[in-house]
Amino acid sequence: MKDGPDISRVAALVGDPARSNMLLALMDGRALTAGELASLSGVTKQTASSHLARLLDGGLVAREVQGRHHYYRLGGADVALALETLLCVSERRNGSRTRTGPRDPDLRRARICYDHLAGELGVLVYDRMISGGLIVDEGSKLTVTPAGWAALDRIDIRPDEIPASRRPLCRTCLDWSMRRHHLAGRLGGQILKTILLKGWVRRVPDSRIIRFSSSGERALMAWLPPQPSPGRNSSGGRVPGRAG
Amino acid sequence: MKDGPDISRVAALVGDPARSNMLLALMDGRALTAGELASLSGVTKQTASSHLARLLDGGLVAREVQGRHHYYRLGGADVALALETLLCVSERRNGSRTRTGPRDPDLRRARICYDHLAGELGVLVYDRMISGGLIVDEGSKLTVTPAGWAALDRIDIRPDEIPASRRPLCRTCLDWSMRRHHLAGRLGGQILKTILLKGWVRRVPDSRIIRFSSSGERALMAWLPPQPSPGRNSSGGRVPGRAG
DNA sequence: TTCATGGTTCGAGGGTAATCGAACCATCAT
DNA sequence: ATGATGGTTCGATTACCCTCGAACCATGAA
Repeated sequence: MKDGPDISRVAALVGDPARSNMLLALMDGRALTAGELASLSGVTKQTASSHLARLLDGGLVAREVQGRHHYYRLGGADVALALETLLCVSERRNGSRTRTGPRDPDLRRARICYDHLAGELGVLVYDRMISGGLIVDEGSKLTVTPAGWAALDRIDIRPDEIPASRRPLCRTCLDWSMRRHHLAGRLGGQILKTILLKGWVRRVPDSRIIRFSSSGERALMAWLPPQPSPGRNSSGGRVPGRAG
Repeated sequence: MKDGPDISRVAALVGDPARSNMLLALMDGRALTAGELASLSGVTKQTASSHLARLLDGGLVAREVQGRHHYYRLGGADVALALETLLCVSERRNGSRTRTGPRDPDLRRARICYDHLAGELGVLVYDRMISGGLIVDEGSKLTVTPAGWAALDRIDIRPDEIPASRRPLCRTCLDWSMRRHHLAGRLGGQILKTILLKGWVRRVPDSRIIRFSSSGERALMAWLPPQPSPGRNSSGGRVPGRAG
Protein backbone atom coordinates (compact mmCIF):
# COMPACT_ATOMS: atom_id res chain seq x y z
CA MET A 1 0.00 0.00 0.00
CA LYS A 2 2.84 2.38 0.70
CA ASP A 3 4.36 3.67 -2.48
CA GLY A 4 7.59 5.03 -1.21
CA PRO A 5 9.17 6.09 2.02
CA ASP A 6 7.05 7.34 4.83
CA ILE A 7 6.52 10.90 3.79
CA SER A 8 4.30 11.67 6.74
CA ARG A 9 7.16 11.19 9.17
CA VAL A 10 9.20 14.09 7.88
CA ALA A 11 6.14 16.17 7.18
CA ALA A 12 4.98 15.73 10.75
CA LEU A 13 8.39 16.89 11.92
CA VAL A 14 7.99 20.09 9.97
CA GLY A 15 4.37 20.28 11.01
CA ASP A 16 4.98 21.65 14.47
CA PRO A 17 5.30 25.45 14.65
CA ALA A 18 8.23 25.39 17.03
CA ARG A 19 10.15 22.98 14.86
CA SER A 20 9.30 24.76 11.62
CA ASN A 21 10.52 28.00 13.11
CA MET A 22 13.79 26.33 14.02
CA LEU A 23 14.18 24.89 10.55
CA LEU A 24 13.43 28.21 8.90
CA ALA A 25 15.95 29.87 11.16
CA LEU A 26 18.52 27.37 9.96
CA MET A 27 17.72 28.05 6.33
CA ASP A 28 20.52 30.56 6.22
CA GLY A 29 22.96 27.69 6.46
CA ARG A 30 24.52 28.76 9.73
CA ALA A 31 24.73 26.44 12.66
CA LEU A 32 22.90 27.72 15.72
CA THR A 33 23.09 26.55 19.29
CA ALA A 34 20.21 24.85 21.01
CA GLY A 35 19.66 27.88 23.19
CA GLU A 36 19.48 30.26 20.27
CA LEU A 37 17.03 28.00 18.53
CA ALA A 38 14.96 27.80 21.69
CA SER A 39 14.58 31.55 21.99
CA LEU A 40 14.08 31.94 18.25
CA SER A 41 11.21 29.50 18.23
CA GLY A 42 9.74 30.81 21.45
CA VAL A 43 9.94 27.74 23.65
CA THR A 44 11.96 26.78 26.68
CA LYS A 45 15.24 24.94 26.51
CA GLN A 46 13.69 21.66 27.54
CA THR A 47 11.09 21.79 24.82
CA ALA A 48 13.63 22.85 22.26
CA SER A 49 15.89 20.02 23.27
CA SER A 50 13.10 17.54 22.76
CA HIS A 51 12.29 18.97 19.35
CA LEU A 52 15.90 19.01 18.28
CA ALA A 53 16.31 15.40 19.29
CA ARG A 54 13.41 14.49 17.06
CA LEU A 55 14.69 16.56 14.17
CA LEU A 56 18.08 14.95 14.58
CA ASP A 57 16.60 11.49 14.62
CA GLY A 58 14.67 12.29 11.48
CA GLY A 59 17.79 13.58 9.79
CA LEU A 60 16.39 17.01 9.19
CA VAL A 61 19.19 18.61 11.19
CA ALA A 62 22.75 17.64 11.96
CA ARG A 63 24.51 18.23 15.26
CA GLU A 64 28.04 19.33 15.94
CA VAL A 65 29.27 19.48 19.51
CA GLN A 66 31.91 22.01 20.43
CA GLY A 67 32.66 22.14 24.11
CA ARG A 68 29.45 22.67 25.96
CA HIS A 69 27.79 24.19 22.93
CA HIS A 70 25.70 22.04 20.67
CA TYR A 71 25.47 23.47 17.20
CA TYR A 72 22.62 22.43 14.95
CA ARG A 73 22.71 22.76 11.22
CA LEU A 74 20.27 21.89 8.48
CA GLY A 75 20.48 18.23 7.52
CA GLY A 76 21.28 18.87 3.90
CA ALA A 77 20.52 20.77 0.75
CA ASP A 78 17.55 18.54 0.03
CA VAL A 79 16.00 19.54 3.32
CA ALA A 80 16.40 23.18 2.41
CA LEU A 81 14.80 22.51 -0.96
CA ALA A 82 11.87 20.78 0.65
CA LEU A 83 11.35 23.69 3.01
CA GLU A 84 11.44 26.14 0.13
CA THR A 85 8.83 24.19 -1.81
CA LEU A 86 6.66 24.05 1.27
CA LEU A 87 7.04 27.81 1.57
CA CYS A 88 5.94 27.97 -2.03
CA VAL A 89 2.74 26.10 -1.30
CA SER A 90 2.03 27.95 1.93
CA GLU A 91 2.53 31.25 0.18
CA ARG A 92 -0.03 30.40 -2.47
CA ARG A 93 -2.59 28.90 -0.15
CA ASN A 94 -2.85 31.29 2.73
CA GLY A 95 -0.67 34.00 1.32
CA SER A 96 -3.44 36.55 1.38
CA ARG A 97 -4.09 35.88 5.03
CA THR A 98 -0.48 36.49 5.97
CA ARG A 99 0.32 40.10 6.56
CA THR A 100 3.59 41.04 5.00
CA GLY A 101 5.91 42.65 7.46
CA PRO A 102 8.25 45.48 6.61
CA ARG A 103 11.18 43.09 6.27
CA ASP A 104 9.47 41.13 3.54
CA PRO A 105 10.61 43.25 0.58
CA ASP A 106 14.20 42.85 1.68
CA LEU A 107 13.65 39.13 2.07
CA ARG A 108 12.30 38.91 -1.44
CA ARG A 109 15.14 40.98 -2.80
CA ALA A 110 18.03 38.84 -1.61
CA ARG A 111 18.33 36.20 1.02
CA ILE A 112 20.30 33.14 1.91
CA CYS A 113 18.85 29.77 1.06
CA TYR A 114 20.85 27.13 2.89
CA ASP A 115 24.24 28.27 1.67
CA HIS A 116 23.56 30.12 -1.54
CA LEU A 117 21.92 33.25 -2.87
CA ALA A 118 18.15 33.34 -3.35
CA GLY A 119 15.46 35.93 -3.99
CA GLU A 120 15.23 38.30 -6.91
CA LEU A 121 18.95 38.73 -7.13
CA GLY A 122 19.57 35.02 -6.85
CA VAL A 123 17.23 34.38 -9.74
CA LEU A 124 18.81 37.20 -11.69
CA VAL A 125 22.28 35.73 -11.25
CA TYR A 126 21.05 32.36 -12.43
CA ASP A 127 19.23 33.82 -15.42
CA ARG A 128 22.18 35.85 -16.57
CA MET A 129 24.59 32.97 -16.16
CA ILE A 130 22.35 30.75 -18.26
CA SER A 131 21.57 33.30 -20.95
CA GLY A 132 25.17 34.42 -20.99
CA GLY A 133 26.36 30.89 -21.55
CA LEU A 134 28.35 30.61 -18.34
CA ILE A 135 26.44 27.51 -17.36
CA VAL A 136 24.35 25.20 -19.49
CA ASP A 137 21.60 22.79 -18.65
CA GLU A 138 22.54 19.50 -20.21
CA GLY A 139 19.40 17.85 -19.04
CA SER A 140 21.02 15.48 -16.62
CA LYS A 141 22.93 18.25 -14.95
CA LEU A 142 24.13 21.80 -15.05
CA THR A 143 27.71 22.28 -16.13
CA VAL A 144 30.04 25.23 -16.22
CA THR A 145 31.29 26.14 -19.66
CA PRO A 146 34.88 27.22 -20.33
CA ALA A 147 33.58 30.77 -20.68
CA GLY A 148 31.92 30.24 -17.33
CA TRP A 149 35.13 29.23 -15.64
CA ALA A 150 36.84 32.22 -17.20
CA ALA A 151 34.19 34.52 -15.78
CA LEU A 152 34.35 32.84 -12.39
CA ASP A 153 38.10 33.22 -12.42
CA ARG A 154 37.65 36.98 -12.58
CA ILE A 155 36.02 36.88 -9.15
CA ASP A 156 38.65 34.48 -7.89
CA ILE A 157 36.61 31.32 -8.02
CA ARG A 158 38.64 28.46 -9.44
CA PRO A 159 37.73 24.81 -9.80
CA ASP A 160 40.44 23.60 -7.45
CA GLU A 161 39.28 25.93 -4.72
CA ILE A 162 35.80 24.51 -4.55
CA PRO A 163 35.77 21.85 -1.87
CA ALA A 164 35.19 18.39 -3.25
CA SER A 165 32.21 16.43 -2.07
CA ARG A 166 29.53 14.13 -3.32
CA ARG A 167 27.25 17.11 -3.57
CA PRO A 168 26.72 18.25 -7.15
CA LEU A 169 28.70 21.21 -8.35
CA CYS A 170 25.74 22.95 -9.90
CA ARG A 171 22.15 22.49 -8.98
CA THR A 172 19.00 24.47 -9.25
CA CYS A 173 16.83 25.30 -6.31
CA LEU A 174 13.26 26.46 -6.56
CA ASP A 175 12.74 29.93 -5.21
CA TRP A 176 9.95 30.47 -2.77
CA SER A 177 9.29 34.14 -3.49
CA MET A 178 9.94 34.05 -7.21
CA ARG A 179 8.86 30.52 -8.01
CA ARG A 180 11.77 30.26 -10.39
CA HIS A 181 15.12 28.57 -10.24
CA HIS A 182 18.33 29.88 -8.84
CA LEU A 183 21.80 28.47 -8.60
CA ALA A 184 22.53 26.06 -5.77
CA GLY A 185 25.07 23.30 -5.30
CA ARG A 186 28.68 23.76 -4.35
CA LEU A 187 29.15 26.48 -6.93
CA GLY A 188 26.19 28.40 -5.63
CA GLY A 189 27.66 28.21 -2.16
CA GLN A 190 31.04 29.31 -3.37
CA ILE A 191 29.63 32.32 -5.17
CA LEU A 192 27.81 33.50 -2.07
CA LYS A 193 30.94 32.96 0.01
CA THR A 194 32.94 34.96 -2.46
CA ILE A 195 30.69 37.98 -2.69
CA LEU A 196 30.47 38.01 1.09
CA LEU A 197 34.23 37.95 1.27
CA LYS A 198 34.53 40.72 -1.28
CA GLY A 199 32.18 42.86 0.74
CA TRP A 200 29.65 43.15 -2.05
CA VAL A 201 26.97 42.09 0.40
CA ARG A 202 26.57 41.95 4.13
CA ARG A 203 24.27 39.87 6.23
CA VAL A 204 21.49 41.36 8.30
CA PRO A 205 21.98 39.84 11.76
CA ASP A 206 19.53 37.19 12.90
CA SER A 207 17.79 36.85 9.58
CA ARG A 208 18.23 35.33 6.16
CA ILE A 209 18.32 38.75 4.56
CA ILE A 210 21.45 39.89 2.83
CA ARG A 211 21.87 43.43 1.61
CA PHE A 212 23.96 44.58 -1.28
CA SER A 213 26.06 47.66 -0.90
CA SER A 214 25.56 50.01 -3.81
CA SER A 215 29.09 49.40 -5.00
CA GLY A 216 28.59 45.70 -4.49
CA GLU A 217 25.51 45.62 -6.64
CA ARG A 218 27.34 47.57 -9.32
CA ALA A 219 30.23 45.13 -9.14
CA LEU A 220 27.89 42.18 -9.44
CA MET A 221 26.13 43.67 -12.44
CA ALA A 222 29.46 44.45 -14.05
CA TRP A 223 30.54 40.86 -13.57
CA LEU A 224 27.38 39.29 -14.90
CA PRO A 225 26.81 38.99 -18.64
CA PRO A 226 24.42 41.68 -19.86
CA GLN A 227 20.77 40.93 -20.38
CA PRO A 228 20.14 39.47 -23.83
CA SER A 229 18.16 41.56 -26.27
CA PRO A 230 14.51 40.65 -26.13
CA GLY A 231 14.27 39.75 -29.81
CA ARG A 232 16.18 36.65 -30.76
CA ASN A 233 16.63 33.97 -28.22
CA SER A 234 18.94 31.20 -27.41
CA SER A 235 19.21 29.26 -30.65
CA GLY A 236 22.30 31.23 -31.53
CA GLY A 237 23.39 31.33 -27.89
CA ARG A 238 26.85 32.70 -28.32
CA VAL A 239 28.78 33.70 -25.29
CA PRO A 240 29.07 37.47 -25.25
CA GLY A 241 32.42 38.55 -26.58
CA ARG A 242 33.41 40.54 -23.56
CA ALA A 243 33.48 37.41 -21.49
CA GLY A 244 36.37 35.96 -23.46
CA MET B 1 9.55 36.54 14.05
CA LYS B 2 7.82 34.73 11.24
CA ASP B 3 9.70 34.99 8.03
CA GLY B 4 7.09 33.91 5.57
CA PRO B 5 3.82 32.09 5.47
CA ASP B 6 2.99 29.50 8.06
CA ILE B 7 4.83 26.54 6.69
CA SER B 8 3.86 24.32 9.60
CA ARG B 9 0.20 24.43 8.65
CA VAL B 10 0.61 22.66 5.35
CA ALA B 11 3.33 20.42 6.71
CA ALA B 12 1.03 19.30 9.49
CA LEU B 13 -1.60 18.49 6.92
CA VAL B 14 0.81 16.21 5.13
CA GLY B 15 2.08 14.97 8.48
CA ASP B 16 -0.74 12.55 9.13
CA PRO B 17 -0.31 9.08 7.63
CA ALA B 18 -3.89 8.82 6.44
CA ARG B 19 -3.71 12.19 4.72
CA SER B 20 -0.30 11.60 3.21
CA ASN B 21 -1.54 8.32 1.78
CA MET B 22 -4.43 10.14 0.21
CA LEU B 23 -2.18 12.80 -1.25
CA LEU B 24 0.23 10.24 -2.64
CA ALA B 25 -2.67 8.38 -4.17
CA LEU B 26 -3.68 11.60 -5.90
CA MET B 27 -0.19 12.15 -7.26
CA ASP B 28 -1.20 10.44 -10.46
CA GLY B 29 -3.33 13.44 -11.25
CA ARG B 30 -6.60 11.58 -11.36
CA ALA B 31 -9.54 12.65 -9.26
CA LEU B 32 -10.65 9.98 -6.81
CA THR B 33 -13.85 9.76 -4.84
CA ALA B 34 -13.95 10.11 -1.10
CA GLY B 35 -14.74 6.44 -0.72
CA GLU B 36 -11.80 5.34 -2.81
CA LEU B 37 -9.50 7.58 -0.85
CA ALA B 38 -10.90 6.19 2.38
CA SER B 39 -10.13 2.60 1.49
CA LEU B 40 -6.79 3.53 -0.03
CA SER B 41 -5.68 5.23 3.14
CA GLY B 42 -7.13 2.56 5.36
CA VAL B 43 -9.64 4.57 7.38
CA THR B 44 -13.40 4.69 7.52
CA LYS B 45 -15.50 7.04 5.46
CA GLN B 46 -16.15 9.33 8.37
CA THR B 47 -12.48 9.74 9.15
CA ALA B 48 -11.65 10.23 5.50
CA SER B 49 -14.32 12.86 5.18
CA SER B 50 -12.85 14.76 8.09
CA HIS B 51 -9.37 14.57 6.61
CA LEU B 52 -10.54 15.62 3.19
CA ALA B 53 -12.31 18.61 4.66
CA ARG B 54 -9.07 19.68 6.25
CA LEU B 55 -7.07 19.15 3.09
CA LEU B 56 -9.64 21.10 1.15
CA ASP B 57 -9.53 23.95 3.62
CA GLY B 58 -5.77 24.02 3.37
CA GLY B 59 -5.92 24.08 -0.41
CA LEU B 60 -3.95 20.89 -0.83
CA VAL B 61 -6.81 19.25 -2.68
CA ALA B 62 -9.67 20.53 -4.81
CA ARG B 63 -13.15 19.09 -4.88
CA GLU B 64 -15.45 18.51 -7.77
CA VAL B 65 -18.98 17.27 -7.16
CA GLN B 66 -20.67 15.12 -9.75
CA GLY B 67 -23.97 13.73 -8.70
CA ARG B 68 -23.56 11.94 -5.46
CA HIS B 69 -19.87 11.41 -6.06
CA HIS B 70 -17.35 13.83 -4.65
CA TYR B 71 -14.15 13.79 -6.63
CA TYR B 72 -10.98 15.03 -5.04
CA ARG B 73 -7.90 15.99 -6.98
CA LEU B 74 -4.58 17.46 -6.01
CA GLY B 75 -4.68 21.18 -5.33
CA GLY B 76 -2.13 22.08 -7.94
CA ALA B 77 1.20 21.35 -9.52
CA ASP B 78 3.03 23.07 -6.69
CA VAL B 79 1.48 20.66 -4.24
CA ALA B 80 2.71 17.75 -6.32
CA LEU B 81 6.16 19.27 -6.42
CA ALA B 82 6.21 19.70 -2.67
CA LEU B 83 5.20 16.09 -2.19
CA GLU B 84 7.92 14.91 -4.53
CA THR B 85 10.56 16.88 -2.68
CA LEU B 86 9.33 15.48 0.58
CA LEU B 87 9.60 12.02 -0.93
CA CYS B 88 13.15 12.94 -1.84
CA VAL B 89 14.00 13.79 1.75
CA SER B 90 12.20 10.79 3.19
CA GLU B 91 13.97 8.50 0.77
CA ARG B 92 17.37 9.73 1.84
CA ARG B 93 16.68 9.80 5.56
CA ASN B 94 14.99 6.53 6.30
CA GLY B 95 15.39 4.97 2.90
CA SER B 96 17.51 2.15 4.24
CA ARG B 97 14.87 1.28 6.78
CA THR B 98 12.16 1.05 4.17
CA ARG B 99 12.00 -2.32 2.52
CA THR B 100 11.51 -1.99 -1.18
CA GLY B 101 8.53 -3.88 -2.42
CA PRO B 102 8.40 -5.70 -5.72
CA ARG B 103 6.55 -2.87 -7.38
CA ASP B 104 9.30 -0.40 -6.65
CA PRO B 105 11.40 -1.07 -9.77
CA ASP B 106 8.39 -0.43 -11.94
CA LEU B 107 7.67 2.71 -9.99
CA ARG B 108 11.19 3.93 -10.53
CA ARG B 109 11.04 3.06 -14.21
CA ALA B 110 8.03 5.13 -15.17
CA ARG B 111 5.27 6.67 -13.18
CA ILE B 112 2.83 9.52 -13.24
CA CYS B 113 3.68 12.65 -11.30
CA TYR B 114 0.56 14.79 -11.07
CA ASP B 115 -0.18 14.82 -14.77
CA HIS B 116 3.12 14.16 -16.45
CA LEU B 117 5.71 11.45 -16.90
CA ALA B 118 8.28 10.81 -14.16
CA GLY B 119 10.83 8.18 -13.26
CA GLU B 120 13.75 7.00 -15.34
CA LEU B 121 11.86 7.38 -18.58
CA GLY B 122 10.57 10.79 -17.60
CA VAL B 123 14.09 11.96 -16.92
CA LEU B 124 15.27 10.37 -20.15
CA VAL B 125 12.65 12.21 -22.18
CA TYR B 126 13.65 15.48 -20.58
CA ASP B 127 17.35 14.86 -21.13
CA ARG B 128 16.95 13.97 -24.77
CA MET B 129 14.71 16.91 -25.44
CA ILE B 130 17.24 19.25 -23.89
CA SER B 131 20.32 17.74 -25.50
CA GLY B 132 18.49 17.42 -28.80
CA GLY B 133 17.60 21.07 -28.76
CA LEU B 134 13.85 20.57 -28.67
CA ILE B 135 13.57 22.69 -25.56
CA VAL B 136 16.01 25.15 -24.09
CA ASP B 137 16.46 26.53 -20.63
CA GLU B 138 16.54 30.27 -20.97
CA GLY B 139 17.05 30.80 -17.29
CA SER B 140 13.78 32.41 -16.56
CA LYS B 141 11.87 29.66 -18.29
CA LEU B 142 11.95 26.66 -20.55
CA THR B 143 10.88 27.28 -24.12
CA VAL B 144 10.18 25.04 -27.06
CA THR B 145 12.38 25.67 -30.09
CA PRO B 146 11.08 25.59 -33.65
CA ALA B 147 12.76 22.21 -34.01
CA GLY B 148 10.92 21.18 -30.87
CA TRP B 149 7.55 22.14 -32.28
CA ALA B 150 8.38 20.26 -35.46
CA ALA B 151 9.19 17.17 -33.45
CA LEU B 152 6.08 17.53 -31.34
CA ASP B 153 4.04 17.91 -34.48
CA ARG B 154 5.16 14.43 -35.51
CA ILE B 155 3.33 13.00 -32.52
CA ASP B 156 0.35 15.25 -33.16
CA ILE B 157 1.03 17.80 -30.47
CA ARG B 158 0.44 21.28 -31.76
CA PRO B 159 0.55 24.59 -29.93
CA ASP B 160 -3.09 25.38 -30.51
CA GLU B 161 -4.17 22.05 -29.07
CA ILE B 162 -2.58 22.63 -25.71
CA PRO B 163 -5.21 24.10 -23.43
CA ALA B 164 -4.44 27.64 -22.43
CA SER B 165 -4.06 28.46 -18.79
CA ARG B 166 -1.99 30.51 -16.43
CA ARG B 167 0.10 27.44 -15.78
CA PRO B 168 3.48 27.59 -17.51
CA LEU B 169 3.87 25.68 -20.73
CA CYS B 170 7.14 24.07 -19.73
CA ARG B 171 8.37 23.51 -16.26
CA THR B 172 10.79 21.20 -14.58
CA CYS B 173 9.84 18.97 -11.69
CA LEU B 174 12.30 17.34 -9.38
CA ASP B 175 12.21 13.58 -9.55
CA TRP B 176 11.97 11.68 -6.33
CA SER B 177 13.63 8.46 -7.45
CA MET B 178 16.22 10.01 -9.74
CA ARG B 179 16.78 13.31 -8.02
CA ARG B 180 16.92 14.94 -11.40
CA HIS B 181 14.59 17.06 -13.44
CA HIS B 182 11.88 15.97 -15.77
CA LEU B 183 9.42 17.82 -17.91
CA ALA B 184 6.29 19.16 -16.25
CA GLY B 185 3.94 22.00 -17.08
CA ARG B 186 1.19 21.92 -19.65
CA LEU B 187 3.50 20.43 -22.28
CA GLY B 188 4.53 17.64 -19.94
CA GLY B 189 0.89 16.87 -19.35
CA GLN B 190 0.12 16.93 -23.04
CA ILE B 191 2.95 14.55 -23.85
CA LEU B 192 1.73 12.02 -21.31
CA LYS B 193 -1.80 12.36 -22.58
CA THR B 194 -0.60 11.79 -26.11
CA ILE B 195 1.44 8.68 -25.48
CA LEU B 196 -1.44 7.25 -23.47
CA LEU B 197 -3.75 7.97 -26.37
CA LYS B 198 -1.36 6.40 -28.83
CA GLY B 199 -1.22 3.28 -26.72
CA TRP B 200 2.52 3.53 -26.17
CA VAL B 201 1.93 3.12 -22.46
CA ARG B 202 -0.84 1.84 -20.27
CA ARG B 203 -1.59 2.56 -16.67
CA VAL B 204 -1.36 -0.04 -13.97
CA PRO B 205 -4.67 0.20 -12.14
CA ASP B 206 -4.69 1.73 -8.69
CA SER B 207 -1.11 2.91 -8.79
CA ARG B 208 1.06 5.61 -10.28
CA ILE B 209 2.93 3.07 -12.35
CA ILE B 210 2.73 3.23 -16.11
CA ARG B 211 4.15 0.50 -18.26
CA PHE B 212 5.47 0.87 -21.76
CA SER B 213 4.54 -1.69 -24.33
CA SER B 214 7.61 -2.89 -26.19
CA SER B 215 6.39 -1.28 -29.38
CA GLY B 216 5.56 1.85 -27.42
CA GLU B 217 9.03 2.11 -26.00
CA ARG B 218 10.50 1.64 -29.46
CA ALA B 219 8.21 4.34 -30.80
CA LEU B 220 9.22 6.72 -28.04
CA MET B 221 12.91 6.09 -28.64
CA ALA B 222 12.42 6.56 -32.35
CA TRP B 223 10.72 9.87 -31.73
CA LEU B 224 13.30 11.22 -29.31
CA PRO B 225 16.55 12.71 -30.58
CA PRO B 226 19.39 10.22 -30.24
CA GLN B 227 21.75 10.34 -27.31
CA PRO B 228 24.49 12.89 -28.05
CA SER B 229 27.68 11.17 -26.92
CA PRO B 230 28.57 7.79 -28.47
CA GLY B 231 29.11 5.84 -25.27
CA ARG B 232 27.57 6.03 -21.83
CA ASN B 233 29.50 8.84 -20.32
CA SER B 234 28.60 9.23 -16.69
CA SER B 235 31.20 11.53 -15.21
CA GLY B 236 33.01 13.40 -17.91
CA GLY B 237 30.09 15.52 -18.90
CA ARG B 238 30.72 16.74 -22.41
CA VAL B 239 29.56 20.19 -23.31
CA PRO B 240 27.36 20.14 -26.38
CA GLY B 241 29.11 21.62 -29.36
CA ARG B 242 27.42 24.93 -29.60
CA ALA B 243 28.36 26.15 -26.15
CA GLY B 244 31.88 27.30 -26.37
C1' DT C 1 36.57 22.30 44.74
C1' DT C 2 32.92 25.38 43.91
C1' DC C 3 30.06 27.96 41.06
C1' DA C 4 27.93 29.25 36.64
C1' DT C 5 26.35 28.11 32.12
C1' DG C 6 24.56 25.30 28.34
C1' DG C 7 21.84 20.95 27.35
C1' DT C 8 19.48 16.91 28.24
C1' DT C 9 16.30 13.75 30.87
C1' DC C 10 12.25 12.80 33.61
C1' DG C 11 7.51 13.25 34.96
C1' DA C 12 3.11 15.34 35.06
C1' DG C 13 -0.38 18.17 33.06
C1' DG C 14 -3.17 19.61 29.41
C1' DG C 15 -4.90 20.26 24.79
C1' DT C 16 -5.42 18.90 20.28
C1' DA C 17 -6.94 15.81 16.99
C1' DA C 18 -7.43 11.15 15.08
C1' DT C 19 -10.78 7.59 15.16
C1' DC C 20 -15.15 5.30 14.80
C1' DG C 21 -20.32 4.37 15.93
C1' DA C 22 -24.54 6.30 14.92
C1' DA C 23 -27.47 9.41 12.81
C1' DC C 24 -28.44 12.38 8.97
C1' DC C 25 -28.59 14.25 4.05
C1' DA C 26 -28.36 13.82 -1.04
C1' DT C 27 -28.57 11.28 -5.19
C1' DC C 28 -29.73 7.43 -8.12
C1' DA C 29 -32.42 3.09 -9.17
C1' DT C 30 -36.58 0.47 -8.99
C1' DA D 1 -42.53 6.21 -2.56
C1' DT D 2 -38.96 2.88 -1.07
C1' DG D 3 -34.61 1.23 -0.73
C1' DA D 4 -29.62 1.48 -1.67
C1' DT D 5 -25.39 3.89 -2.11
C1' DG D 6 -22.06 7.64 -1.39
C1' DG D 7 -20.75 11.51 1.91
C1' DT D 8 -21.05 14.39 5.71
C1' DT D 9 -22.03 15.74 10.64
C1' DC D 10 -22.13 14.85 15.54
C1' DG D 11 -20.44 13.02 19.93
C1' DA D 12 -17.53 10.46 22.78
C1' DT D 13 -13.46 8.02 23.39
C1' DT D 14 -8.71 7.62 23.16
C1' DA D 15 -4.05 8.40 22.30
C1' DC D 16 -0.54 11.16 21.18
C1' DC D 17 2.59 14.92 21.94
C1' DC D 18 3.54 19.56 23.06
C1' DT D 19 4.88 22.07 27.12
C1' DC D 20 7.22 23.25 31.18
C1' DG D 21 8.99 22.56 36.22
C1' DA D 22 12.49 20.23 38.39
C1' DA D 23 16.37 17.49 38.59
C1' DC D 24 20.53 15.89 36.42
C1' DC D 25 24.91 15.88 33.50
C1' DA D 26 28.88 18.15 31.18
C1' DT D 27 31.95 21.78 30.34
C1' DG D 28 34.44 25.93 31.52
C1' DA D 29 35.85 29.51 34.93
C1' DA D 30 37.35 31.13 39.53
